[in-house]
Amino acid sequence: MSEGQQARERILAAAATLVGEVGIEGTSIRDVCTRAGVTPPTVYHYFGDKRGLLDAVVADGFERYLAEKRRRRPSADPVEDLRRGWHGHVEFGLRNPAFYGLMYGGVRAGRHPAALEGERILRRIVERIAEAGLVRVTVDEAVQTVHAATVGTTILLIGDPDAPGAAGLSERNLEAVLDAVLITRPDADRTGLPAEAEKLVALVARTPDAPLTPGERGILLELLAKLARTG
Amino acid sequence: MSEGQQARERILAAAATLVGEVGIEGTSIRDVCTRAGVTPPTVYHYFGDKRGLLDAVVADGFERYLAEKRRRRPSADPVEDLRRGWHGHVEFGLRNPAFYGLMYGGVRAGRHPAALEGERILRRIVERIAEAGLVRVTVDEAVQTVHAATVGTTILLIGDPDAPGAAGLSERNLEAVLDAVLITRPDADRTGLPAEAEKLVALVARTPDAPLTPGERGILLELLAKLARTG
DNA sequence: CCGTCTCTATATCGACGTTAGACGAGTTCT
DNA sequence: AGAACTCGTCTAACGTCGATATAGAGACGG
Repeated sequence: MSEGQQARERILAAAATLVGEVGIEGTSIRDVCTRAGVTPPTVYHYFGDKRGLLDAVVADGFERYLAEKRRRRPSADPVEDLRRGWHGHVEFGLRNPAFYGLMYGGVRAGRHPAALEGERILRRIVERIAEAGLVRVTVDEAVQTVHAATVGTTILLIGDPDAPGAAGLSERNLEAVLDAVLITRPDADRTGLPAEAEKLVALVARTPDAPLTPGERGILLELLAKLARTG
Repeated sequence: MSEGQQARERILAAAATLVGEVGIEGTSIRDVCTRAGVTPPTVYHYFGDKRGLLDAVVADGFERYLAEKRRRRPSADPVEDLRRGWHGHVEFGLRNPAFYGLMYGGVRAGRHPAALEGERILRRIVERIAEAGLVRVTVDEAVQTVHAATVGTTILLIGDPDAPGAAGLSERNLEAVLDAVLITRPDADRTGLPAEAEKLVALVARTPDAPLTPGERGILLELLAKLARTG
């Protein structure tokens, strides 16, 4: 067994190198075997399949990237975490286009495990933002919108990194999607919190067809009144 | 020559059928030949390469879709054209996932010709919107943002069409991106109850020292979020 | 009627993914 | 201790793939 796992990891490393160098299409099991110093049946013993090998390679690469990323603990500002996550995702795709194609470009049914793990991390961040009351839509909706924008941006950048205007594409799309999904603008409003609360009391009181139950409406009015009384 | 083009088109049709049935990976030139009633050298004569054949298949399918779409002349409202284009793009991807993977999923350098043609059409629409003065950013920026969002949405939907909340994902992302890129609201009608609630969310979220208990604060944010979501 | 060009077929090559079967080295059972 | 078993690996091979060298069939202008 002392040599056992070494073979598996040599195969994994060789496959990762080859995929990075010549892409998925150019990577053959035989080449991997030559590099790793093993023969085909060994590969099939560990990974069962060519797809199994490639999946393992992607999972390994993505996990390595995540580990590096997880060393930074979540900051106090979850929106900043979201920005960092976006940039990390895009940069990972640009640095490992072949891996990224395996994760998102394939026509397989369902998503790649590594992609699911990425989405789980994104959801955790969005949930923290939602707890602060700064999400304009459902958590699910926000996650999917952000995820779609991230993937689309990355794929377009991979396909044509030198397109005119590609320089700031990632930043612009990030801010656009944050604007669409989060409540980010402080609106630089001069009116203080109490005045705003008072205004909203008037509005709620005037529109009884609001999407609240009578009980919710009552609580809301009480809380707003308390806020308005602050100043 | 009377039979000449027929062979080419039989090959194209056979390849398209096979790609649709068993995907790219499962499509072999030999199977295509059997279906089309020709032998391999004929395929190589017309398409030079397997990639050439697949490219031609995608271009053909995409062109067929565009032709159907072009029958509708541009309407008076270019924003409506943009919406229609978005939905057409997403539906094309969902109906032809294998084709779509070829267009966007590949790791090839540069983008697929069909994808470029699609971007050209998108640009024409955005330019018309810009002439009406309704674009908030550069035409280039708008095109790239919309394109990225479209591709990302389509890829995510292809990968998991039955995800929770996938139903309205396309619509939501479309509106979000329109909001981010176009001037759709005169900003005057943003004075309603939802806008006010949203403003208050931002204020409350920014001042944690409000005279509320943490529980009250949580309920308030939830209710305000519900109100803000009305619009 | 011949030369040329376009299109298609026969036959074949090397490489690929995959698998059957066997061999040696540890490990466990008796 | 010896037998039986498992695990990791190898040799060898099968069938299929993408691609090609070569040549034959048919149309067409001279």
